[in-house]
Amino acid sequence: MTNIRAVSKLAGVSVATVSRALRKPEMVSKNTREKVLSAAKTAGYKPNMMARNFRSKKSYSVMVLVPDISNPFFSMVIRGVQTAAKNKGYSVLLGNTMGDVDAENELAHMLHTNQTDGIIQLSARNPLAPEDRGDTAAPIVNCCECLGDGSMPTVSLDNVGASKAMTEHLLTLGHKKIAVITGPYDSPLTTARLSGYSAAVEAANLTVDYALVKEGDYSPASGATATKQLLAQSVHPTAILCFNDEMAIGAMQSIRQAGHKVPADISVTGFDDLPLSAYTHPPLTTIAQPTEEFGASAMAILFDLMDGQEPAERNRIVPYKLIVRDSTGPAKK
Amino acid sequence: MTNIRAVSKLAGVSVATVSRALRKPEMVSKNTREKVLSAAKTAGYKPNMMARNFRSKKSYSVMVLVPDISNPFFSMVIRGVQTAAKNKGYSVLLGNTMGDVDAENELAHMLHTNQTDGIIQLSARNPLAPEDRGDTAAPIVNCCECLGDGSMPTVSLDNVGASKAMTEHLLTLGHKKIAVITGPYDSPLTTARLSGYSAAVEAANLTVDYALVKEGDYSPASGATATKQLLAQSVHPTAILCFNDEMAIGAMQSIRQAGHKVPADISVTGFDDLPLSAYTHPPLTTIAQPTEEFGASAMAILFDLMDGQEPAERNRIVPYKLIVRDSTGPAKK
DNA sequence: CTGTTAGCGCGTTCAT
DNA sequence: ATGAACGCGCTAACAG
Repeated sequence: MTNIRAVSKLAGVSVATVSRALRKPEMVSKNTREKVLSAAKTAGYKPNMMARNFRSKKSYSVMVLVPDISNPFFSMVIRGVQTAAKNKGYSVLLGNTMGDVDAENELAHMLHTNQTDGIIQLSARNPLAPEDRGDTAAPIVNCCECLGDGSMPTVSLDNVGASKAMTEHLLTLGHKKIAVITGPYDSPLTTARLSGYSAAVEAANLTVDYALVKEGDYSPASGATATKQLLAQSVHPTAILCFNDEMAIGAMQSIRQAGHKVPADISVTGFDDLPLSAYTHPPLTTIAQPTEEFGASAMAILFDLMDGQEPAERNRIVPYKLIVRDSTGPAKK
Repeated sequence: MTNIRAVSKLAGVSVATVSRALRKPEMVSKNTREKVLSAAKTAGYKPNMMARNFRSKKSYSVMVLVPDISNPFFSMVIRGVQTAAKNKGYSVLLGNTMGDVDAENELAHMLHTNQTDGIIQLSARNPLAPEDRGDTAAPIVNCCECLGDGSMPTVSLDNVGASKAMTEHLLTLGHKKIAVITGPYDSPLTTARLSGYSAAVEAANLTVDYALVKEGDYSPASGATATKQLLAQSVHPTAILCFNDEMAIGAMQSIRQAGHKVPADISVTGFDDLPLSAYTHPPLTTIAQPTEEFGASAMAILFDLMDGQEPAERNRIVPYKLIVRDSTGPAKK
C-alpha cells in the first residue's frame, strides 16, 4: 500500500507538503510541486479516499431513495442525478425501497452514520425521524412525488396544470365522459392530478362522475383491470385519462380485447412519456416530464443544502409538455 | 458528535469494550454488554461508519457499471444486485457509463482509491487496466453481456441456446425467410445470438441470407429503421427475430405503418421479456431472462472474490425461458 | 473478560 | 513556502 508517506520520502519533502501539492497546488512552489507530482507518479500513488473522506468528514456520496428502480421513469431521473453528482465529484448510492417505509428509514439512517452526505427522496415521505431533521436543514430533497408539508425542499411538476391541460385536450376533442385511472389514493400525486382533472371538467360546465374514477397502482396490470371494470359499467367512457404510461398501455390492451378501437371508440392518455410510448399501438398521447432536469435540479438543491446554505428555490417546479400522438381523437357520438 | 468515547465514559468502561459490545457481542459479558447498549442508547450513539470502514480498510460498497441505467433490463438486474448486497450489509454505488470507455475506466479506478470493494460490470469490457487486474483476482464480475477471455468471472445466459430455441420456434411455424435485427456487431452478445440463429437455420437445411441481417443498437428507433430497410428489399422476410424487446416493438410499428399485420403477415420476436412486453399489440413472443438471478449470482461471486476465495463457479450460466405470446404465428404462404 | 496502547492515512494546525 | 506534530473515530494487538 503506497501511501502519502512513501511519496514524501521519495520526493524528499514532508507529508504535509505532499498533501498540499495534491490538494492545494497553489500553496506550494512550482519546483516542489513538480517534484511531488513526479514522485507520486513513479510511486504509483493513489490517495486513499476512505482516509481522505474520514478526515474531512464527508463521504462525497449522495443517496437516491427510489420506490422501484426498475421503473424507467425513476431510472431516467436517477441518470440526471448521477450526471449532476459526477460533475462535482460525488458518487451516487442506490436505495431501492420497494415502497417499504422501514427500508426507507433504515437507508436514511445512513445519513447519521456518515455513509452518505445527502438524500434525494423520490417518493412523498420524509424518511427522517422528526427529531433527526434538524430544523428543516437536513440535507434531503424531495423530488417528483412531493410532500406539501414544507419539511423538505421539493422539485416537482405542475401536476395540477398538467392534468388540467390533458383533460382540456380531451374536452376540446368533444369528450364528455372522461374516465380516470389514478395512482394510489393516498399519494399527493393522485390528489394533485385529480384536482386538475376536476378543475377542467367543471370549467367545461360538466360534473365529475366518480363512478368513472378508478384507483390504479401504476402497473400495466392495474390499468388493464381498471379498464375492464370501466367497460363493464353501464355508463361507458369515451376517453380514459391514465396517471402514467404503463397503465395507459394496460388500458389499451383491455380496450382492444373488448373489441373496441383506440382512439376511434375510446381515447387513451398517459403520463411520463416513456421512450417506448412513441412506439405503442397507437402511439400514446401523454405528458412529458423533464426527467434529467428533475434529477439535476434536485442535485443542485442538495448541493446547496450540503453547503449549509438555503437553496435558491425551496420548491422548484419543472415544466411539463403535452405530447399529442394518435391515442386520442374526436369523441364518438 | 457523540462518539465511542462518550459512550465509554457513560458506561464506565473502555472504548475497546464499547467497540466489542457492539461488534462482537459474544466477546463481552452479558452484564457489561447491557450496560454499554443502554449507554449507547441514552447517548444517542451512532457509530461513524467512515471511521469504522477506514479502520477496517473496507468500504462495504460495490459498484455496478452499467451502460445505461434507464434501460429497464439493466435496472432489473441492478435490483437483484441491490437486494443481494443489502443482505450482507453492503451498499450499491451506481456507475452509469453511457457506454463510454473512459467513464468506465475512471469509475473502475475507484477500486484502487478504496471507494468501493468490488465491481459488477454489465457490459463486455474489462474496465481495469491490465496491470491492475492482479492475476485475475481483482474483485470484479462480468454479468449479462460477457467477455469470453477469462479475464473475469462471468454470469451469462446461454445466448446461443436461447437464440437457437427462438429460431426453431419460428422454423416450426413454417418460416423460411427469417430476418434478424441484432445488437452492435462488435458485441459478444450479437455474436452468440447470431450463431444460435445460424445453427438453427442450418439444422433445418436452409441457408442464412445475410441480406436479412441488420444491425441495431437496442433502441426502438433502430428496430423501426432496420425493419423499414427490410421491407424495402426485394426479398421479404416472414418473420423478424430481434435481439431485444425494444427493437421488436419498433419493428412492429414499422410493419403496421407499412400496412402489414403482426403476426398474420410477419411474425416478430424479442429478447428480455420486459414487463411491458406482455401488453404490446400484439403481446410479444420473447425470451425471458432471470434478471434478479443475474444480479444475485453476480453478487454471490463478487462476495467470494472479495473474501479472497475462488468462486464456486467462474462462469455461471442462468436459464432462459421461451415465452410464446401472440406476435408469432404460422408463416404466410 | 477487560483495559491500555497503537496506529490506520490523511489534512490541518502552528510554528519556522 | 515548508515541516513537525496532532488527531479524526474506530478496531486490533497485547497485556492483565
